[in-house]
Amino acid sequence: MSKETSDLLQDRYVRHMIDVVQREGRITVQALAESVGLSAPPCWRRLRDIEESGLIVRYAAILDRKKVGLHCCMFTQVSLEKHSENVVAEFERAVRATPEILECWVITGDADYLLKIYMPDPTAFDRFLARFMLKINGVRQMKTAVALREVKNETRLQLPGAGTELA
Amino acid sequence: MSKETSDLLQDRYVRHMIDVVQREGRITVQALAESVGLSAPPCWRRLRDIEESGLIVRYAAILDRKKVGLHCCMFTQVSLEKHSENVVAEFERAVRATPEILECWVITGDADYLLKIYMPDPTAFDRFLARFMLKINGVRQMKTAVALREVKNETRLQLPGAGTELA
DNA sequence: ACTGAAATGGCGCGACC
DNA sequence: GGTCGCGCCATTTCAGT
Repeated sequence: MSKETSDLLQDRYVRHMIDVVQREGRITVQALAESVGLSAPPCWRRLRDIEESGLIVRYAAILDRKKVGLHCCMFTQVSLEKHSENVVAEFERAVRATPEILECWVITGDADYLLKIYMPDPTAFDRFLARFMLKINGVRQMKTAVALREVKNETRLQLPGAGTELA
Repeated sequence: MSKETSDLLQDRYVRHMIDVVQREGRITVQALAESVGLSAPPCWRRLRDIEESGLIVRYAAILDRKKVGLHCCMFTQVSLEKHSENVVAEFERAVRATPEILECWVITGDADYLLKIYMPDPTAFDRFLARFMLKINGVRQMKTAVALREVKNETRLQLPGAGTELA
């Protein structure tokens, strides 16, 4: 039986380790142990427990999107025609199968969904939309905001009780 | 002198490796080599080149946000009073210094910025906004959409020329 | 120039205190 | 939680293509 995340998060070493591996996912256990002030074995055991608990979903290499040619980020709000089981299921299946769509959230407000989409350029986005609309039934309306600049784009989460830097 | 990313991306092994490390950031060089059909040394050299080129910005452990107590995702659109150098700089500095704000983009449309914010719960968001507004000058308006459900949340980028799954 | 075999030194992982 | 040790892995060297 694997440990509960709530138990794990009581441990100050665990909290520190999580902080480090969020920034340096490929750090060695030895270096991680040293940076939190432990010897390697207890550090390794904690990392194993953290992984088994599902707190760490996966490790990922984070790419420079511009260096792979994805210069354009779009936020598209989507409204569906009707919210029948089928329309919703088909739309979400298509979203999940489309790698250009990085995020999709059901949101409050005028639209049903908010999508974050990466594209090489606006022309590609135009072609993408045409293709996506063809494939998907039941999309009533789409409204897109173009990202002009990336101010911040993080994956690191703040652990509860750590306090914000806003003092 | 390190290699250019455009040169690296010509190599089919490199492209395959990038695909793998985006999903398994902590994979061993040996396993990576095997999965792309190389022996360890050339695979290791490629990984080194990819890292030196800046194509991989960092490696990150991706956490389950709900397991660390961040149950709530908000998308807040922010408009500033005036777009003077100072107001913009101060706002963006505050955004960058605030770990609850994961993303911040300058966007087209009615608002100036779109923020993605993780919070433990709506009450915490209310307190957060009050605190953030106090600290920051020049915010004219904020409009928040609450995320009701997470359909997709990826970090993996599609390499150009790979073709979408939308066939 | 780039590959893979071999060598070596360091690290992950487990046993034990 | 730390010490020890085995075996695997990262990294270098080198010879072959």
